[in-house]
Amino acid sequence: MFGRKETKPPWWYGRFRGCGYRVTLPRQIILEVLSKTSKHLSAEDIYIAVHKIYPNIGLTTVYRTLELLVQMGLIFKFDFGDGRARYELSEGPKGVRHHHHLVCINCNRIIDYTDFIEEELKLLNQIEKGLSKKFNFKITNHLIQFYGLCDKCQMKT
Amino acid sequence: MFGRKETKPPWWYGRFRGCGYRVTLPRQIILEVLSKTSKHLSAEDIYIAVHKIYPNIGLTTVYRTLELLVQMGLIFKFDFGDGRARYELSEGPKGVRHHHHLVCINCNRIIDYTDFIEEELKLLNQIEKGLSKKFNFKITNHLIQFYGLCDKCQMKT
DNA sequence: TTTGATAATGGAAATCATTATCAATAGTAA
DNA sequence: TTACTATTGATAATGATTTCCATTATCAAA
Repeated sequence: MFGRKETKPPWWYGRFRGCGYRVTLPRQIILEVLSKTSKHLSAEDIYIAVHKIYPNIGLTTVYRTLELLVQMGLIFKFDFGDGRARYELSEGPKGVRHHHHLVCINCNRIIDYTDFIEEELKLLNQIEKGLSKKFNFKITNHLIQFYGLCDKCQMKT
Repeated sequence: MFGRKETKPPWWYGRFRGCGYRVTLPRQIILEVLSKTSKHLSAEDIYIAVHKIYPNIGLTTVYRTLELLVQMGLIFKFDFGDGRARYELSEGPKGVRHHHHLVCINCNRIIDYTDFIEEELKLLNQIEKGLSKKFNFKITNHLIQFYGLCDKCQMKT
């Protein structure tokens, strides 16, 4: 009745119903996979992981579902420059796992960091307020990434 | 001898030679196109623009050159979420045209802003210093983008 | 100025992530 | 259970970017 292996509705149940979307097995499992990892999964990674639980899943559905989840604000879509999009469960600015990224331009390793998040947020809020007013632009999200060389790649050169 | 229509070497001449790269017509013209616009051109946009000046250009060369210029730090590559990369002449943090972007998630309009750049940079420098030390990560660049709805798209919904 | 080594180019074909199509299936309200 | 229709999944299509490779152009050295 409710979700997988649960007797009470999972947290995102209402989000779906509220938007008029159906709660389907593929959607549940994709969310399940995303919520059990801290990695930066690509659509194909997710497809493979979901496939182990529910072998009938189609890659198309993965893409469709991810798009839906992004649009609902449940997940974030990132581009780290390696030609494929990456997805992460979105954790509001106050969430425990809220973080930003360091991207190695050589080996494409991604490092999550949670330091300075406080300071960043303070400045970002201030900037968002200013920009919203000046450009009459309704900001819903922001992206901060640092690019450079990770420790391993610094040695190689 | 030096560049196009010039008698003295253009500013980027030394950058090429210093890296052991040859100064070729396609490279000159691609840089010329990029330095004469403030738009956010895609590889194809650039191909078309260059094609008007130098019809023999190949799309392959455009891609190759852009990659080279990114790697040399002369231009930046952006992903605004519409499935194609965009390129801009890089203007160091102190450059006159240094700016960040507002990206409309509905119509994909890009707005450049130069406000708050000072404050952002102060914070970014501080964060970069901290992160570099903590993760032994050599930061060479950063990306800040705000996503949301532009004025026109706010009305439509 | 000419030459030669080789870096750079350009056209065509290949790659590969992502989307569109459409008949079959499954969630939901009744 | 039924009926309605959102959702799915297999396949084909798309489209940006890369790869290949024979040809051409740059530039240091003669």
